[in-house]
Amino acid sequence: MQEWLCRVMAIIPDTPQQNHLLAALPAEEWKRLQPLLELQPMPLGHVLYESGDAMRHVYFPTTSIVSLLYVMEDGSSAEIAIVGNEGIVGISLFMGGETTPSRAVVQSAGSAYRMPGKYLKEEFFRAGPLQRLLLRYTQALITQMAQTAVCNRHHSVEQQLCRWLLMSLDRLVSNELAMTQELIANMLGVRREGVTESAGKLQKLGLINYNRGHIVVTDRPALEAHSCECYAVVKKEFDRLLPWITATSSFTPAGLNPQAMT
Amino acid sequence: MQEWLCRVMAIIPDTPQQNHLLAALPAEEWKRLQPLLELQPMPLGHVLYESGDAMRHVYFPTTSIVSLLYVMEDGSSAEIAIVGNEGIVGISLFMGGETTPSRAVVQSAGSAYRMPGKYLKEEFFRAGPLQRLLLRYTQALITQMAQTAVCNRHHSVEQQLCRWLLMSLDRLVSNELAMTQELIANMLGVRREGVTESAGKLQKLGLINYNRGHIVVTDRPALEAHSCECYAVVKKEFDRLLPWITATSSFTPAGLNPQAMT
DNA sequence: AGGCCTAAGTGCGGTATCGTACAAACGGGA
DNA sequence: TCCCGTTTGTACGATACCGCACTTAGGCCT
Repeated sequence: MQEWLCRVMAIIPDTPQQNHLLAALPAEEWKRLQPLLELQPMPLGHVLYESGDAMRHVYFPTTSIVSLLYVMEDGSSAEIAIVGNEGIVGISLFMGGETTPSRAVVQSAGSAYRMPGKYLKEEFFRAGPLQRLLLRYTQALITQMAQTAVCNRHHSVEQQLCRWLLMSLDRLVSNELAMTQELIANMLGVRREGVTESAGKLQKLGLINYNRGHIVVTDRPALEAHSCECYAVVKKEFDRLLPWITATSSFTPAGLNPQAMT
Repeated sequence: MQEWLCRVMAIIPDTPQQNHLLAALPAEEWKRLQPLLELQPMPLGHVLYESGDAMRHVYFPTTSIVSLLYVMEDGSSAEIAIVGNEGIVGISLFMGGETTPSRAVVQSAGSAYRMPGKYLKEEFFRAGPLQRLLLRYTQALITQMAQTAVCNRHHSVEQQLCRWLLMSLDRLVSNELAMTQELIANMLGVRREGVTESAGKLQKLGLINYNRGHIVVTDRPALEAHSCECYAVVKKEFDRLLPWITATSSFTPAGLNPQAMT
C-alpha cells in the first residue's frame, strides 16, 4: 500500500502547475511570478505559521495538504479550513492583516511552492488577474469556514468524518490517506475514541479500509451519501467560484494557461 | 425602558458616518460615494438576501444589526457572523462571487445605508483606500466566522450566549437588546429551551435582565468574564485590523475623516 | 375587564459525546 | 525474533443537549 503511494509520488513531477491557482495564471503574470517560486518539502506536522506570527511566505500546495486550525487556551483545537492544491496558504498577507489568530499545519505530507510575501503583495496590488483569482479563492475559503461552523453545530461526528475524508481526498491524487485517528480527532476537535468508533462503523459498511494510519476509501459514492450536506455545499461553491480548476485533475500535465480568466 | 430607547433613537440622527467603514473613508472617496448612498429602514426579520441571490446592493448598517446565517435543508439554521455599524453586508460582491450560500437577516431593527453593488465594485477596483479598508474588514469577518466554528465545537450554550450578547451589544448604542429567546436560539442554532435555561442562569447571577423580548445587560464585565475566549479573540482582531474604528463610539459625531489610513 | 396570542419557564426520557481507564494488536528497530 | 512504542478498540458512568409536551405569565386588542 505504502509502496504503491511512493511509486505514484515518484512518478508525479513536482511542478508549480499542480497548484490550480498557479496553473490558472495568464502567461504574463506567470512569467513574473515563476522565478520567485521555490519548491518546499512539507513534512507531516510541519507548522507553516503559528497564531499571530508575521508571515514571510505564502505557500501554494501541490501534493501536500495544509490545515488551518485554531488552538484554544486549554490546548484543544478545531480545524477551520483545509487548503490543498486548489489554494494558497497565507491569505492574510494580501488581505492586509499580515497575521491571523490561527495555526497552519501540514496535515498530509508532500510538496508546496512558496513565495516571499512581499512579491505576492506587489503582484496582488497590480489589481490584475491574480487579484481576482485570489479574491475568488478567498470567498471560497470563507464558504468553507462558514460551513465548518454550521457542521460543528448540527452534524454528528460520523457525518463530519465523512465530510473531512472527502475534502482531503479531493486534494490528493490517490484514494489513500496517511492519517492516524488521533490526528483526525485533533482536526475535528473531538475525542480520538469518537473517531475510532465512527471509522469502525464506516469500515463495517465497506466505505473505507483502516489500517494503522492508512485509510483507503473503497466506496466514494457511498461515503458522499453518508456525509452531511456540508461537503456538497462547499464543493459546489468552489466549483462555481473557480470553475477553471474543476476539470483539471492533478494528473493532467496542465498547460501553462489552461483557460483565461473571465 | 422601551421609551428610553425610543428617545435615544430619536436623538441620534441617521448619518452615514455612524457606519465606521464609511466614516473611515478619506474625503475624496467619500465625495464620490456619498451621493450613491440611500438611507434604508431595516425592520426586524427583513431578509436582505437569500442564499444564492444575486445581490443588487451592499448595506452599511448604522443602527441596525444583520445576521449572516446558513439555513440547512431540514430548516434548522446557524449564524455564521454578525454585521453591525462596523461593517458591510455583501462582501461577495467585491470578492467576485456575486452570491453566497447564506442568508442575511436583520437581527436588530434600525437603519442602514445602501449602495448599488455596481458602484461599490467600481470604487473597489480603483484599488484605493476603500479596497484596503474592505479587505481588512473582510479579514476581520473571516476571523469571526472561524471563531464561530471553534465556539460551536467546544463551548457550552451558556458561554455562547454570553459571546452573542456581547457581540450584539458592541454594535448597539444602548445596553438593551430587543430579542426573543426564540430568535436567539435560531441564531445560535440551539433549542429555545436551551436559551431559556442559560438566560435564566445569567439572570440569577445578576448579569442580565430578561423581559419578554427585552434583554438589559446590567453587568457587562461579569458577562465578559462568563463568556468563552472567543469573544475577546474576535474583538481583539477587529481592533487590530480596523484600529481607527475602535475609539470612535457611535455617539461621537464623527468627523468626515477621523484618521487617515495607514 | 376579559380574552387571546406570544414569550418564557419547567419537566422528562432519550441520545450523542465526553473523560477516563485499560486492553489488544500491529510493526519497526535492536 | 523479540520487544516496545504507537495505534486502535472497548467499556464505563457522567453530562450536556435534544425533542416533546405542557404550564405560566405578559402584553395587546377589543
